[in-house]
Amino acid sequence: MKPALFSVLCEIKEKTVLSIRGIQEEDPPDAQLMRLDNMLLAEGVSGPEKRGRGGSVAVAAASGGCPNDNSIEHSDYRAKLSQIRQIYHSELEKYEQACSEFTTHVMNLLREQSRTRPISPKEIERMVNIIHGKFSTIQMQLKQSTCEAVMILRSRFLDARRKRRNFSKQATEVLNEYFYSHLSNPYPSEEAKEELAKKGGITVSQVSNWFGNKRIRYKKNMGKFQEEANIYAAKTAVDATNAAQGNQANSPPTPNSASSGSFKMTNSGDSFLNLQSLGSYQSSPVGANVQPQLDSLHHANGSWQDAPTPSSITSPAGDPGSVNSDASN
DNA sequence: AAAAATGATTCGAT
DNA sequence: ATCGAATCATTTTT
Repeated sequence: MKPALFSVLCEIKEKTVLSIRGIQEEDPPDAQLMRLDNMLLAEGVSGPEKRGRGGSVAVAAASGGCPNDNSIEHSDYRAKLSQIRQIYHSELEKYEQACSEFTTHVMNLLREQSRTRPISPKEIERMVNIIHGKFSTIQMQLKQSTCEAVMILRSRFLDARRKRRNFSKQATEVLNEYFYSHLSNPYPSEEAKEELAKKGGITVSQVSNWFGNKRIRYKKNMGKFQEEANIYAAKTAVDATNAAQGNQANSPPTPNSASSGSFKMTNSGDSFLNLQSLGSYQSSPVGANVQPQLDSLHHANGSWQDAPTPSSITSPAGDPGSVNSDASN
């Protein structure tokens, strides 16, 4: 639904720039007009009037039953949408009326002329077609601008980037735990993602996003993440040692979070290096010269990240020019 | 206020 | 479909 909208908008934008300036020389207006109509219908703009409690939920019920019913957020959106719809309908009605009025006017004119010269019905029909064509291009423009308005509204309200919230402590805790205890292969399976999502109180796609971001940002400069890595390595190291000690009916010393992992932390090659980094963590709390965990990487498989830049921890990161031109707002 | 951190989206490649 | 990369828009930190 979103991609369709987007592509439609792009075409609209391109075409409006071209067509509004010049004379309407659209070769196939049918195809695009159909798409516009479809979109307006899909957005509930041109659909059935929402007389009373209609229950038209064509827009929001997309994402597979998201339990998060932000109805308050949506009410604003729907208010604006219905505003757009009202304008659209009133304009449309005006155009229709004007069209018919103009048509009858021209008909009258033709009738008047028919006294002085013969007028064939074919000619009349041609005239009417021309008039209708003119007005339909106007309608088309109305639909275009309505579509644009809807798109802007959508991006204003429905873009999740605009209402971003940081994850809870618990969520980042869980995610980081998994990430750093699977540093050699931080690609959780679907099941693992579900588990993490459940534990952190976030959605699976949020977990996926987090891992995507984390992977690339960790790789980008590992120096920044060393502290974090050591902390979480230490955290899991406690678990690992507890588990490694085997049959000791000891109570877990740190009741941080239920470590009843359904992951495979039984004998992964990661656990040994956790102890290693734990040592360095103990000796130097604030990472003065903590070596990146290269050993683990090229020990395990080194499939993700090839050149981890072993030397300089500090990375000034030469910033290329970021020319950002924001025109539309 | 500027910079860093962070979550989400988009795009191309595979 | 999924990942990496670049980017966006917001939040948090400085």
